[in-house]
Amino acid sequence: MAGLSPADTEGEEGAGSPHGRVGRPRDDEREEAILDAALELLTEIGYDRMSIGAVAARARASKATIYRRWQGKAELVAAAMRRRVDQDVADAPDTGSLRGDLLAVVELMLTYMAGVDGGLVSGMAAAIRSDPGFGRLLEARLHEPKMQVLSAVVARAQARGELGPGVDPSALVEVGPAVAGFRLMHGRPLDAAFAEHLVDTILIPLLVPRSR
Amino acid sequence: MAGLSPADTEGEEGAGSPHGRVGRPRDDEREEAILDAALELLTEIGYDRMSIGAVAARARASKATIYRRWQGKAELVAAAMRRRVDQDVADAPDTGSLRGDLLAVVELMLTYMAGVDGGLVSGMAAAIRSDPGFGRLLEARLHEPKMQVLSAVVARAQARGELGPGVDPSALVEVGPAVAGFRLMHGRPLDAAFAEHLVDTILIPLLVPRSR
Amino acid sequence: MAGLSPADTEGEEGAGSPHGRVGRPRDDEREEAILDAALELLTEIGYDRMSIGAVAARARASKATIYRRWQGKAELVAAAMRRRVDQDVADAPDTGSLRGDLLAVVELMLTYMAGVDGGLVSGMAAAIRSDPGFGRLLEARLHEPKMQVLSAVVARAQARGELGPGVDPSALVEVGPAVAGFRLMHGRPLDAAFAEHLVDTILIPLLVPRSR
Amino acid sequence: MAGLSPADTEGEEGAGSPHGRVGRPRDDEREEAILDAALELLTEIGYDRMSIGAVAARARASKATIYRRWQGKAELVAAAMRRRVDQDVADAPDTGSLRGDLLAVVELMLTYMAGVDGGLVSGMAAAIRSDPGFGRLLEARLHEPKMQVLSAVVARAQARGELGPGVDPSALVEVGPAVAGFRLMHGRPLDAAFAEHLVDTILIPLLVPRSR
DNA sequence: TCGTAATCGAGACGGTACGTCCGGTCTTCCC
DNA sequence: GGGAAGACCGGACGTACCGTCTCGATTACGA
Repeated sequence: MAGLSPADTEGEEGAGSPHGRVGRPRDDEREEAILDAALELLTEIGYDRMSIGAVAARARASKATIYRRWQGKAELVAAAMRRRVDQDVADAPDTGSLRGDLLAVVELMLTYMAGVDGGLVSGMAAAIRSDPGFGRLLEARLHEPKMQVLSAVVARAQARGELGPGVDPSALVEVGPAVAGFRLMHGRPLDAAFAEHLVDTILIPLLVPRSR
Repeated sequence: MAGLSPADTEGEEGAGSPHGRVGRPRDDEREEAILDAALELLTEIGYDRMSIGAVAARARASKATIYRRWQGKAELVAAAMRRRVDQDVADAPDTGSLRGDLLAVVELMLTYMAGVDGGLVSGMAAAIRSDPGFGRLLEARLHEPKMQVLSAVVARAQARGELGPGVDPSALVEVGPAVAGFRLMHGRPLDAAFAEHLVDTILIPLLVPRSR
Repeated sequence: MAGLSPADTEGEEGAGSPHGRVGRPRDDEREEAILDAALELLTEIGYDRMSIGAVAARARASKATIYRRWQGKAELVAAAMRRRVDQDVADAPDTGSLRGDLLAVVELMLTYMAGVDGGLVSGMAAAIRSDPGFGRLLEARLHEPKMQVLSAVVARAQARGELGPGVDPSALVEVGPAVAGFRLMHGRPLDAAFAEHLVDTILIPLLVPRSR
Repeated sequence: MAGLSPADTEGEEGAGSPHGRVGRPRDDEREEAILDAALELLTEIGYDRMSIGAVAARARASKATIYRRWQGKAELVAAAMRRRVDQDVADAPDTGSLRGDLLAVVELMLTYMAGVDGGLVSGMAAAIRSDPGFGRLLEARLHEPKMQVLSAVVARAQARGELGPGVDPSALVEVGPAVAGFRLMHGRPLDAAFAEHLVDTILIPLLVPRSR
């Protein structure tokens, strides 16, 4: 597990540790300021052009303070992105139909992803490359809330009778973000037309029972 | 700044060209050697650790020769990847069933993508960021051959009676590579189990007629 | 109020100090090592073929450390030569006669200059060009010790009765190094024959009283 | 005239040479244009900052044409300076006294040298270093005309009875330019006061018979 | 209340890569 | 063949950044 900051590995630090807990403790406020600054620069100018020095300057911190906490640029970026990943889709409005619900969820997701496209994509790629566990973590963090939302959407559709029993929303979570992300990566816009296309041509066909 | 190569300013090549075609012409062989070297290094050590100097050394070129042609690292990498994009899926064996054909195609594609994962993913991200047109070009180049292959697969399935008329393979091309790419990006393997999952849970449901 | 930077608490600082002295101070030992390395390379291979990179490597320093202190090659060389200028003729043996004393001094000086001829001459020219004050400094630094030595020589000659009172040794200092330097610059050797020629034909005639 | 261009070293080029004199002959006008351009740049920006490319551009020549004639930058500069050396002191007015004649000659020489100081000094040093024979040649070329002028001055002084027979003007030629050049090199001006100082304190004492 | 041991901002340090420029050579087309 | 134009390799230039270090100045905690 490479990308963990020393603080993460401390765990229980019983009183029997070699020389107790002495000295000035770390200032958690610095950590937040640094990660905020990193995230800002990442979106503004992208991974390559972002320098540790610039992060330090923006956070009014010193480079040493950054390197005391993270191994390097990739780890810093990974940590910064982890913070951003936690706030996500969250709420799923009930629009009265499966298609309406899906459209709402998809549009929420697309809005979120479109805001990301600046420099975060390259930062993501780099962070994943430097920290193999980060990719899985990222997926897990993103996967679960989406599963909850879509499970609710599916349950409501089943209650309405739009869907039969035994429908698994996991394929939606696997396919939706992938297709949108790929499209974003290829420089095409994530607009309302694409949302409709995604819902009608891909997501709904994956849900409805097949006449076989 | 002088970053503009003469070629960039040429525009119309009529008799009225500013200063005629004089001097030693550029050596196309150098260009190829440089792009080959860049591609090799990209796969070996990845985008970040690849240096222009190393590319120049491997191609037995000088850095000036590289900078005469491309603005910087990202543009060089974009050019290098453009060359690689041309060879792709190519052939689609007739296995006697839709599922067999799709599995064959998917496994071919996954093999190809898995070979890419080394450093090319990060290079891809950087190249796309630096060259907005590159994303679309990449998609177009990759899209068409896959469409041809899958159109043939679908046509054979229709001839067999496995599929009805009016089935559009374009959704397959949109979904398959995206899901595989996303999975690769998240650090999970593109193995045979995933190929089966992709075909059975996602691709075939998208093709079969639905009881709407 | 945790976040106060040291600067906030400074209050009145000496009127001249631009911004308090913070951060790691420069390491004077590096400066010496760099100047020594520069001087070595200068004598070995001359100004043109000496590169900043080579100086850095020999001093086990980084180029940045050099450029942090000096504007460029010429300034570095000027600084390096300033150090060398301080050790000079030093001692003047009493040989019992004016001619003997002058010969001794001249031969000492010629030996020193001949050791210089390698690359220092070109370095000198470049340093003077880049740093107009350096020329005057150089002259001043070289002038004074020679004046002291030759004043002593003249005083001894006066005590012996070889010279009358009121003889000024400054012309010797003005003429001797100039003639030797010019000869060196023209590629002719500074040998014992030249030393005798210089003393007998030029220096002594400048000292002895004229029968006018 | 007899400029020692590379052409001079070709020797007799009889009809028996391997494949005769074929092709377009060299254009002497190019040579002059190149040397003029080199001299201009040398005085304007000095040896180090002068580039062969800039010389070629100013002479509307190609770098190949330069390298066809001279080995490299130092040789080019040496050749350029050789041309400038040929016009020199030239005429020696008869002012009616030894001191007046010397002052006139010295002031002429100083005017000439002061015009040189720009970049030619460093060029001189470099040229001498690269071409050991150049130093001697330079000295010889400069020596002879000065000897002629000063011999005439001395002869006139002898005719007037200001000097006795057997006075050798060679020391003047050895000392005068050296002292002036050294002073110039040290950044001090070659003004009228210095001319008087040089004549009265150094040159005349070297000429007048001494009471030995 | 003090000393100790850590943290903090600042910035010098050794390295490495950057992108530019120059020295010399070679190639293409025109004379 | 000479000449202008300019691409080519090699290598130095001066800049920027990385990750480490050394300062002096703050903090907490433990003696």
